[in-house]
Amino acid sequence: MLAWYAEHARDLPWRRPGPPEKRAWPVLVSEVMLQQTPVARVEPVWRAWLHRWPEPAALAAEPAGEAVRAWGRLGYPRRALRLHAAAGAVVERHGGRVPSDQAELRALPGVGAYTAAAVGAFAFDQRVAVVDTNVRRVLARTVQGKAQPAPALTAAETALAVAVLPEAPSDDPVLPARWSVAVMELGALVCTARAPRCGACPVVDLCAWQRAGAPPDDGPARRGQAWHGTDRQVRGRLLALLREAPGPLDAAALSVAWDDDAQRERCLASLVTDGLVVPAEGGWALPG
DNA sequence: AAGCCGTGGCG
DNA sequence: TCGCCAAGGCT
Repeated sequence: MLAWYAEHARDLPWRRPGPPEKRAWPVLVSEVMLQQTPVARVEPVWRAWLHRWPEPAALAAEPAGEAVRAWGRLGYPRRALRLHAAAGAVVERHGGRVPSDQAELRALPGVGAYTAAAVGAFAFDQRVAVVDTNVRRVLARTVQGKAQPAPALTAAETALAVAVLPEAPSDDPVLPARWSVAVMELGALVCTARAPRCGACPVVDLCAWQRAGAPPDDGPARRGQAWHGTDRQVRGRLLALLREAPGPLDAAALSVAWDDDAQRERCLASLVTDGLVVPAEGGWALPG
């Protein structure tokens, strides 16, 4: 696995070498952006963010609306709000430095079990189990012999990820962190959800799923998320208008986002509740 | 603890 | 075409 990673790892900008205290902020930003969003879409936005806000204090000094606008079309814009709030917390509680402690990371807005582990491993080289959808899929196949992991993360999966996490040899303390990123990368590039490239897999010979003849998923059918006509679609349209506008938009300007008045107004109210939109002189705007 | 929360590319 | 899926978190 490690040899495969050494040869095939993508050259992603947030992976560039450097001291942990320099990597932590870029890694944190990348990890939040990568929550449910593909690498290709994240990369240009990440570059713009890091250029504009090279450290947490720079972001914290600006209004949350700037973070939302710079988020662009990455989706789930509450992440932008949380990242802005996390920057503020880093400044207030940690002197402007992203903490390395797992509990302190978890206490930051938008940082859950995965992201805290990812920052710990990828920025601070910690030996922590990083369990994302890629890792879950790789372990489900190679160890559990299943086509797909369970719909939701289970305690057993976390325990399995901990169990397979290698110990650090005395001459290579970073090996466990490298293992974590290697498993993720394998899931992203080879052991993919749709059409896994098992012919290119370095561990195909010991993969339980392959040995079992690659049986199809036997779990319950996954519930696809509805989209058309949902509040998410309406909220997305409203926020897209506000992102592009230089200033506040009035009710008439926002009405083009959606025909159904009641649903549109409900969604606008929910955006206000979330803090993504604020009432402003002459209508509504991103939080200034 | 299910359900909600964006967006766009791909098979 | 259209459902699936992409480095989850929060309530």
